Amino acid sequence: METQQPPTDPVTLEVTDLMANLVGIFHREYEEAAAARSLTGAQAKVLALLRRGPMPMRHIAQTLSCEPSNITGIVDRLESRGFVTREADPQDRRVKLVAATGSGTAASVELRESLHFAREPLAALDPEERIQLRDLLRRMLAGAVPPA
Amino acid sequence: METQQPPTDPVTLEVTDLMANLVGIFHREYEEAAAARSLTGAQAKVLALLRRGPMPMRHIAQTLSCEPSNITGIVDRLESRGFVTREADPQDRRVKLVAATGSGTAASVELRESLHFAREPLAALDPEERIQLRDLLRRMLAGAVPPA
DNA sequence: CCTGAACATTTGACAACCTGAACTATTCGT
DNA sequence: ACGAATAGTTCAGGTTGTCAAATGTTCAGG
Repeated sequence: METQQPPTDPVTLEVTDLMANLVGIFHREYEEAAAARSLTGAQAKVLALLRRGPMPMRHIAQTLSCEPSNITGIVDRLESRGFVTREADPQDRRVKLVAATGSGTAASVELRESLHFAREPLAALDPEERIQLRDLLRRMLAGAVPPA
Repeated sequence: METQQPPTDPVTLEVTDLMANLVGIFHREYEEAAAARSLTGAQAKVLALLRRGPMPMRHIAQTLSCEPSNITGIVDRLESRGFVTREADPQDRRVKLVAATGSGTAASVELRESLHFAREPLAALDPEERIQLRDLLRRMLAGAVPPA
């Protein structure tokens, strides 16, 4: 479970700390932006996933790394507000395809655009540096799980 | 080249998306690393804050951007496991100073070091790029709320 | 000194999130 | 057609989070 690791490289360690702070800030902004539309963070995440199209519950759970039983409740609440619909997949009637409604996608798109996470921390960088950052992030994420 | 900030600078937008993914990955790892020590994410965050020294409840709440009443429960659980102690501040007996115990700081430091968030995404960068990334993140966070 | 406003923390009620186990319905291999 | 596997739900239980109402403490003005 624990692979040996070269004695913690100080730069890596500092980057990890910086990331932790950034994650905190980003998280807070996301939660606030969601709350401003009377959505919770979890609901906003599901809605964001559905912007790409309908999706089985199980796939949502896998993408968000949580138990399927958890998704049931979240989708329940989104459904009761008319943000998503549940439909049985004609191909396999066990699976239920969750699809965002018009107002659902609208809310999600709106939220995404209001996320000027950038504005505060990112504004400190000039355009050239921003491109540098983009390239570094791209490379870091190249091997990771694709965004869904 | 006036750096007018149009609502949707493509580079900024992409960086925001990349950050969102990175935040997701980091968050998952953090939660897992905490769970491996039977801590929740929130508990781990409080413990991490206390590595810098004792701190009033209110300060913890402000730093984590949540209600003070929320901290009460989290500290309760940490206290019942011997990870922190609550002591009245001699200067002002209204405030309670929360301090990490030996095992508390030990757990937090251990958790931090096990966070080789590095391993997956960061391993894709060579040392020089890692320094570049560190500098960019430093500059982004310079204006933001300092960690403690 | 006394009183009331301000403050730090706690308590209680409530909602959402999350997990794990047990259940239902459907599919699929043999 | 039977049994194993799969998708989703339900239920019980714990943690996080909010808000409003307490409690205890400090501090400024009269």
